[in-house]
Amino acid sequence: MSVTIDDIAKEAKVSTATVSRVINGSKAVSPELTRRVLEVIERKRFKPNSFARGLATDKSSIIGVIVADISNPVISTTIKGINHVAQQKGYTVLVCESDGDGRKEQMLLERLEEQKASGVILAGMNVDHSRVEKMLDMDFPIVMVTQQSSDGCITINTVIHDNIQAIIDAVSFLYDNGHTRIGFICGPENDYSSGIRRLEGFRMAADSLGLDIPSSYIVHGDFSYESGRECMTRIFEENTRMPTAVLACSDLMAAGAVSGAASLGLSVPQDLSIMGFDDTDLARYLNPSLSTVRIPYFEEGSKAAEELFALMESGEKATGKLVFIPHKVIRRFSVRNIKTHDS
Amino acid sequence: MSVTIDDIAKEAKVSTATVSRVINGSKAVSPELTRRVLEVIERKRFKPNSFARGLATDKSSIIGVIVADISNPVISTTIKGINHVAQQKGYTVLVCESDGDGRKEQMLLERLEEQKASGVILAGMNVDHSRVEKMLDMDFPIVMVTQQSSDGCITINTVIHDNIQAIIDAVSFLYDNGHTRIGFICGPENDYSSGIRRLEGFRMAADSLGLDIPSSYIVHGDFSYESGRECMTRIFEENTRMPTAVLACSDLMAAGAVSGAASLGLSVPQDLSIMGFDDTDLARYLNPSLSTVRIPYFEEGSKAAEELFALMESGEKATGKLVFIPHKVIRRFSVRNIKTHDS
DNA sequence: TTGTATGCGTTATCAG
DNA sequence: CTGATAACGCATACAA
Repeated sequence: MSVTIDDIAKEAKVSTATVSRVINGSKAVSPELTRRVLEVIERKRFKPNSFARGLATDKSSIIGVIVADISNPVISTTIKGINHVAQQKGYTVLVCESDGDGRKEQMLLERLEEQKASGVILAGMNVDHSRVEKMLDMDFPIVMVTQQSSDGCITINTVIHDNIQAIIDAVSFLYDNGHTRIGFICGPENDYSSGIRRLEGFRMAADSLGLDIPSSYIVHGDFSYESGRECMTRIFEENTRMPTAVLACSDLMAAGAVSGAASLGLSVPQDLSIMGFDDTDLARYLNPSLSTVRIPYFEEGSKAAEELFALMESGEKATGKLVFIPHKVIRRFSVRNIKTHDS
Repeated sequence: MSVTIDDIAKEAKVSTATVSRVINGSKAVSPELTRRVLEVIERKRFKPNSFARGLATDKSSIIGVIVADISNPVISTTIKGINHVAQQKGYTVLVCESDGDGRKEQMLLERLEEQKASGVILAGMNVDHSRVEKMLDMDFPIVMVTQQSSDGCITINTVIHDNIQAIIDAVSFLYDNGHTRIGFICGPENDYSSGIRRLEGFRMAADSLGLDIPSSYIVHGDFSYESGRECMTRIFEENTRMPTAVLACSDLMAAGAVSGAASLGLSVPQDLSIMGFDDTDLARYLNPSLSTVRIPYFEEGSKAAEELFALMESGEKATGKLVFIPHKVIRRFSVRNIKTHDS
């Protein structure tokens, strides 16, 4: 085996307890002994066995992250943020992919329990009341990020952007650019925070701005490029009078919409303005580059990790705290100003 | 605490040894006892404590993955592949981000050693001889993926695509489309597999095809969008006679090159053909969509994981095995056929 | 301040 | 086939 605390103790002519103390700083140890122990630890390249430590303390230096899809840029950026603070704190991150499958999520949660994860972050997972119950029963605190529970009473700590306000701001941006006939490519109807709430935001904005939006202007996609194309086509087919602008709930769908519009003989932004959401890198790479709403996913991830550590330190499972990360409308070239007085 | 093997043993009126046996199937147990034990385990929702197990066996069900940047699509797709097979095997994946910092990599490697990871995969890390030495000294087997060691004698098992042949095929594709003046936006000069080897492939292709490539046609980027733009500009500025096609070593740089070309008043593919590499989703999203070389990163990841498990099972640290994953040239719309007889 | 001794939950060895 | 019991490496309550 590798070198253990006993080896160190013997070599430094102290007890194992003393070695343990200098390692953890748990109790005062005389400078002299500290020096001796440290020296031996260094020399023998001693690394505490995390199993033994975990067994003794019932704690690990692992936090789990459950996501639906690692390769989704929004998610991977969030993970990056989580990783950033976890690494600082000396924790490592166990990334688990659920493919959006509820049963798999439950399984992963249980596996994380076996691994004695000290905390878990759920990124972009759809969670309802029954899930919340189960989760509060786990051995570790949980925080949700990028997605919030559809459970009425918020119990699980959550870090998220304001989906309603973000959409309101996006619609206002379009309105300020002269658009009143605005199409909306939203998320799935069963997706609480990113589907339902954004639609809510859209309706609120339309109301308060006095926009008259026919229901055929509103279509549901699934955040993918392909669905963006399809939605664009549907809007085109189901309306004799097209919108002048279309707001999509993800940059990816916006990209699909641009492509769909092109196939329909519409060019962006001359014939039609299109706005995205997220501000993933893609928004900059596209031509025309996308006007969009920037959601700072890295910050959301780091903030979520911070909240998790706070919970871990306080020993609470959940305080119901809800943290909003501010978004920002980004102007690029996919939205044209159609106010009469300027062009 | 939670329910332990002792609780199960007591409840089922057997010894802890028997419980352990039915859990692990390590030794034959009579059907009767097996049934009883299983029943109690089910009923009490017993989950073995992975610390205790690890302490006893000195093995974990964790494999580590060290990457430079999680949010890089190439990397996250590779991780997805790794995750896929790891999950099947009942292993979970510890994802560590090094930001490409060599010191951090070493630190993470050591942390993984503490965690008693059963194996580690290095994705897209630059590794040279001295690093190889250290890595062979670790407690676990290591396999590299997407990047190979610049160490002459290959010792660490590696799963990778054939960077030389892939570029040769790309150049041939351009050649078949009538291009003989071909620019090359390659990777960093200090990047062994994706920088140096691809350049090697380019030179070999140019030679065998009898292409005359001025050195001003060859520029180094860093795989980013921005560097793609810059490289395009540089090629433009440093040549009175422009290439008819430019091959970039990543889709991202190709995207930047397209954008750079546009700023220069060149439209793709009418005035200039541009070809990418990787076949990330971006290649399809762009307009025109990119002709590129498809590298199946998901498969590379899964294959790497399989190789790692093979190593773990055989108990070897490294066998020097080198596995190539086949690539494929994908024709889309960023490359124009300029042979005289067909437009 | 330091050392001793025990427990943490499993696996594995060795008798039975 | 089954059951005691000794590791495994560390933390910590208790003594000194």
